[in-house]
Amino acid sequence: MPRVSRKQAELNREIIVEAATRLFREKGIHGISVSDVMAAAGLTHGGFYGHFESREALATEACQRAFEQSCLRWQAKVQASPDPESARLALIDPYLSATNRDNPGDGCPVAAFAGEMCHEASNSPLQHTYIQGLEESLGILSALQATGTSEGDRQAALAQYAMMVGTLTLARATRGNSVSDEFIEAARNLLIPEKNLD
Amino acid sequence: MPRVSRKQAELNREIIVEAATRLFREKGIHGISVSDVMAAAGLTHGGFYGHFESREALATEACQRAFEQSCLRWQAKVQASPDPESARLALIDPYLSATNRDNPGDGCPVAAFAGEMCHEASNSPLQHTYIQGLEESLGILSALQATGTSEGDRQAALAQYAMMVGTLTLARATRGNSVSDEFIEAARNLLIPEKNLD
DNA sequence: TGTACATCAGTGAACGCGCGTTCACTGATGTAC
DNA sequence: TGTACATCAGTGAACGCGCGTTCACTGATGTAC
Repeated sequence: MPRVSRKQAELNREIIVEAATRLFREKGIHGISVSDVMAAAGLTHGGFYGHFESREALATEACQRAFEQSCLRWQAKVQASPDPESARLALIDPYLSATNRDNPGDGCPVAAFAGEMCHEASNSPLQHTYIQGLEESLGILSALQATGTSEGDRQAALAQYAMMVGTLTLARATRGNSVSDEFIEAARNLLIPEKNLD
Repeated sequence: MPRVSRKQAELNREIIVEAATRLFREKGIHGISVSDVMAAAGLTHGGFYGHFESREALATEACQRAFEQSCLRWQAKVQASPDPESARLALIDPYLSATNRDNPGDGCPVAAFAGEMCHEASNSPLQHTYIQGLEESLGILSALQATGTSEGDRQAALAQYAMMVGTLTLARATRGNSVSDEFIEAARNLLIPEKNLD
């Protein structure tokens, strides 16, 4: 079925990016091949280079897309909350959950890509995209802190984010073992005030 | 130079494991080939299967070796400390440092392998080794807490470990950018009592 | 201790495989008249 | 609106490459006498 309409071609490009943004978070950027992504998009691998310059270009775009989705979702939650503290909880509570642990393809790109970024060349386009997305996420979380100073808010957000990413990463790394749930529980007890714990 | 002595052959095996335990932590288990490891050990790739059943067998053994070294170092620091709280600081203080961030090959295996364990099959030999090593590390950290109950100590250790791993991972992922140092600083301010901060 | 021979640790070429990437081809889409 | 032709999105075979793994070979080591 060659030569689809231009509109369909643009749509196909979108479908490829969407498949990549999910698969890369699920299996890791290096755990998924160009053929895997194209097959998930319902296409064959040959057409890939009509849409993207290289595999790495897709990785960068898919990473950026993941951050866009993630930040939009966070912003929606913030706007749906009556005050900053309940907004903060609306972000953290579902983050520290078995559901989030078990669905990385739809989850936080900061956590999903952190491990691979450690081995990515410093100042590469991919790392640049990652840091930019991380900063945007940090900005959202920082605005919900109540330390009184912007430096304090940023420090609090940095610490909370490290805790959230560390917990989610270790919970995923140990999944299938009881310690996985323990990590989530310990972090919830620390980051979520008692009156909000279920 | 074929057919070295049996003693030398055993030594060579040791050298291979040592090279692997360092390289796997530096570049990731999937970022290093059998040839890379053998070359780092001063050998050629062909001899590899005389020592190990498979690449994955080496990965498991190198992972275990990393935990042995890491836990021995932690235990030595604990025994060199006058009391549990200064022991806790003797573990955490160098952990949350630029030096530790910039030397993953010699650093904590929990952090180094966490990202790849997220994509490792649940209950695989490698994940089993990882969880066992993680539990041993957690045991050391847990014994230094002072919550009053063993459940409390474990929860505190789980939370601190998640914070340490999250901070180190994000600092490595963002290395080269100022936010990398900020993560370390924020975690230090939170986990190290003010009177101990330099 | 010395000699003759079997053993086997390491070498490097070779294997099949999957990867990222390229390309000739197809035939529906887009366009000029 | 209809026709003739150029365009080009997607296909699938093919490319070079590096990987994990195998294997015939080498020659020093280990051993039997």
